[in-house]
Amino acid sequence: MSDGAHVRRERDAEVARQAILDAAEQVFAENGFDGARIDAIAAASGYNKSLIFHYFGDKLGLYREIVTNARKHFERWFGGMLMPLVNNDVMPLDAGTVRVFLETFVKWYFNMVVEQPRMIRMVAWEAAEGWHTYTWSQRKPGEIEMNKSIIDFIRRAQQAGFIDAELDPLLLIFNIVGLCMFYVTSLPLLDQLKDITEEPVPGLAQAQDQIVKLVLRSALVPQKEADHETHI
Amino acid sequence: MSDGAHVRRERDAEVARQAILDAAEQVFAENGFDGARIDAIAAASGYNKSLIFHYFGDKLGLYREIVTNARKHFERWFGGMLMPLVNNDVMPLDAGTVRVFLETFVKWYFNMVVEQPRMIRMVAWEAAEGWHTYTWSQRKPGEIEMNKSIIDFIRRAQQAGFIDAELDPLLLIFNIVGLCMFYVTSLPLLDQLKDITEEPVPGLAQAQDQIVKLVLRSALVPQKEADHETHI
DNA sequence: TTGTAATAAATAACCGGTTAGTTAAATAGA
DNA sequence: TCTATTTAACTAACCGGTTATTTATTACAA
Repeated sequence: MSDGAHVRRERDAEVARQAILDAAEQVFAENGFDGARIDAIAAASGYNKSLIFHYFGDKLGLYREIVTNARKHFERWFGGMLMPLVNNDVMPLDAGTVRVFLETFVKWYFNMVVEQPRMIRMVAWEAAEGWHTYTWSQRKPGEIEMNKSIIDFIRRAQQAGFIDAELDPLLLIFNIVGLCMFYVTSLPLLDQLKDITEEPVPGLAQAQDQIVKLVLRSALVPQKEADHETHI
Repeated sequence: MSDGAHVRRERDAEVARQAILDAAEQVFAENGFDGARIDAIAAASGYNKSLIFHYFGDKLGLYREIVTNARKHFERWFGGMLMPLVNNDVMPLDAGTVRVFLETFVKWYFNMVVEQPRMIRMVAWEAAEGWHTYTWSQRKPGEIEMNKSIIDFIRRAQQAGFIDAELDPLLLIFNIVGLCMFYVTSLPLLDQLKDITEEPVPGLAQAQDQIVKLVLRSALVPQKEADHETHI
């Protein structure tokens, strides 16, 4: 941060830890695990390099703590926003519920991805690196099983005839995740292509809308009831 | 390759260049631009390190040559396989042609992505690195404008009422690319998730099929003619 | 309240190993 | 011999992690 004279500051381990974590998230997001420089993290945090090792052991320890925190945050978010839609196992499903869930889930995921660019960039690095340091899947018992809940919901909707039974639930989620992630990570590329289209590059709202259409139209089975159009 | 005694070999600059390019593609694909080690490339190629600098100037020069070659190869491939479907500007479109084109394009792209894992990994690295060294878009006049041809085709199909006019053509291509790329780059992740589904992970064929469904169902406007079903 | 021991927070300087790139010499074919 | 090809040896800069040390806070006895 400031490389000038010595900065007076209160001594507070928690504040220091948090500053380091924040700076590290930024540097990791920009440079990936291998590309991130501890010196850069130290400089960005405003604390000394070896304090990082004191608090987090080594580079990987620091990285894992960031990923773990993000995962907790992510699951809490999911639990508050989407779990209620999924969790009503006792209630029978109807076409409207399924449609609302899918639409909400896609929009929620898209927004999350857009609003958490740092985390998404870290995931992009993970994908490139072959998920070497990926620790998200190290689940502990008792945690909300987001993927499992969603898959169960999709399966129920398939059995009830509201979602195409031929689709693989995991693949459906995967495709949604892929669409959202790819859009965000490839925005610079999309921008470079505007001289080809000779038209303005579509914005966030249009991209979200188009992904929602993609998912709903492909997943939902058109209902015969009168108050539903076949073309969504 | 062999670190033992000196290897007798004919002197041939072109052979050496090609061996270096091939080795470099592999190392770049596995480690990204920054992560790739020149020494590793030299070792894998069987030639000396400084020969690389002699032929390609610097690391970036080597990288750019690989990307440029891949791009040429890619466009040639596209020109032979899909251009004929797109290039019949004088012919009026019909629903069948549009459907076949979309399906062929998605399947072709998916297969290409699956069969070119090295190149796709390099693109994944580019995405993570924020497309810093991305040179694909540096097009020269006279080259086949793949993206432009496809976009024009989609626009015509929209005007003719076969593809949803509300969709942005560039975004549609982008989504197809994203679906295929994400599937391949995230296969390890998909594999990790199989303990959640407690079912076998869907294979390539099923994934391709599901992506085709996603695209066709969302893009194609259901035709009123008798011999077409509304649900694809 | 004060002096002091114990502890926690923070840092500067350093180290072994690595890496992109350079220099200059050796070698083989024309 | 002359020139393009190929190489070994070298270097300056960098990087993750360690060590030794300093500075601030706390605990508590007198």
